[in-house]
Amino acid sequence: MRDALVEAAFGLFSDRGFEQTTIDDIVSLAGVGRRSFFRYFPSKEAVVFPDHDGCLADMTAFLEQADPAGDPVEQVCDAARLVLRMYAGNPAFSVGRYQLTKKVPNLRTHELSVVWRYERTLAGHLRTRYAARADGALRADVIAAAVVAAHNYALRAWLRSGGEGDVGAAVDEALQLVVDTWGDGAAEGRSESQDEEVVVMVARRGTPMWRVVQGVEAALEQ
Amino acid sequence: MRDALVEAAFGLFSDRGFEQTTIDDIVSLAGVGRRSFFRYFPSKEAVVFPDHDGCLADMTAFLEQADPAGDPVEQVCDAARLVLRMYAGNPAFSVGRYQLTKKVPNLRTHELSVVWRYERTLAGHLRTRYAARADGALRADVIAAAVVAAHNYALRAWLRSGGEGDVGAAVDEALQLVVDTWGDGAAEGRSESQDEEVVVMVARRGTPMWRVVQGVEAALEQ
DNA sequence: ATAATCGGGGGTACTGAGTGCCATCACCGA
DNA sequence: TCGGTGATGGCACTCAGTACCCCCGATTAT
Repeated sequence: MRDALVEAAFGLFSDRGFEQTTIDDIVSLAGVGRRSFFRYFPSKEAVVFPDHDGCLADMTAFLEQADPAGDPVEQVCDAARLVLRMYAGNPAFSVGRYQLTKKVPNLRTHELSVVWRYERTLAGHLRTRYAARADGALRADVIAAAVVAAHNYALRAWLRSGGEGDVGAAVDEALQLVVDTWGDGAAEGRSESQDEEVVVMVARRGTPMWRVVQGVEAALEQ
Repeated sequence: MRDALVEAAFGLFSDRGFEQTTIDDIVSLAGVGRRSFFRYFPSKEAVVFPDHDGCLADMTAFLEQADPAGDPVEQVCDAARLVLRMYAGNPAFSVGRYQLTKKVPNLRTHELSVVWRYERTLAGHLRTRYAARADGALRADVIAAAVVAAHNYALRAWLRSGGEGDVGAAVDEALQLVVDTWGDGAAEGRSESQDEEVVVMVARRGTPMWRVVQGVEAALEQ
């Protein structure tokens, strides 16, 4: 029944447009009562993003069982890849939805709130992992935003192309920029060097002392 | 008249809540016709963010006349500071609005779309400045997202505190993280090299902190 | 001075999203 | 067979947002 509503709504939206379609049109095409529409979807916009609630739950579960010793940046990147897999699983639907959200401001806004929940989930995970750092919360927010931006950059390029090419590889490449910049293997923090008994801290000349201390502290303890 | 509507709406929203206030309540308090409300604001939510349209225009103008030779990351940070100045200019209003948007999902969503327009403006500027780079567009999106995240991190901390303390300094510190990472002077690419600009401190695990600090200090301040 | 024009504001009626409430029906255990 | 429960349909309502028309005051041309 959910699926029937989604299919009916999506067909009508693609055909005559979002604003030109009323809830009555959708429910009469799907053959259900008007009241039932709002039992399954809280708003007209929500029917365009029917799978994101489940995906957000998946992401939350995934991050909760993540290895506390692993690189948190890699982990949130993997979490973002969960979202990508959902898009890539239904290329036709994803591309059609992209066409729709591009044109309808209301849907764009709704998509923003969906993406925002993903971003806050990623940031929440990073915040717990960076709790020891003095600037942990800031770092978490910035990295979460960067991951989402990189993910969306590659995803949107793929959607714009109509679903051609390998999204997975494109997203991997985009996320690589974030991992290289913020991941455990990046310049600041532990070097990927040979001896794990050794900690290397790299800083530019003129770096404020408190920042250096922070970096070393974070690398040494644990 | 705009101001009268904003004041009336804000008072009622703070008093009985957003959903509990109708447009009729607002216009009757402001002493204007209902139709006039929608002449000034496209929606009930928009009245809560009356100054962002002008601020977005300011930001666009600021970036258009930016020095083409300057560090684009510094420029978008300065652009973000324009937004901050708007918030800091009316602490009481900003804090009240924050309390409101925190509670009302509709307003949070609307705020997201406002922030999104800022972010796209910053990203657009960075894209033109990074046009020469192969990964220019990706970089632009990631940096814009990072700048917005850092800005919002400090801004929200200030709003949560009720407007206490120096927001400007907090935002500067938060944006510093982004500039250090992505700005022209960042350590990108130099970490593995033996560049004389780079100082490396090596220590064994368990090294007393004071000794690490001593070593780094001695190396950094010549 | 009078008439024509024009722009800001008001009023009315309408569409359509979203909600609350109740009736209905299928299913299920006792 | 009966009572309970959960899913659905139907009805009526509120309210945001819009289309359309009116009013009024100011400006300007004749």
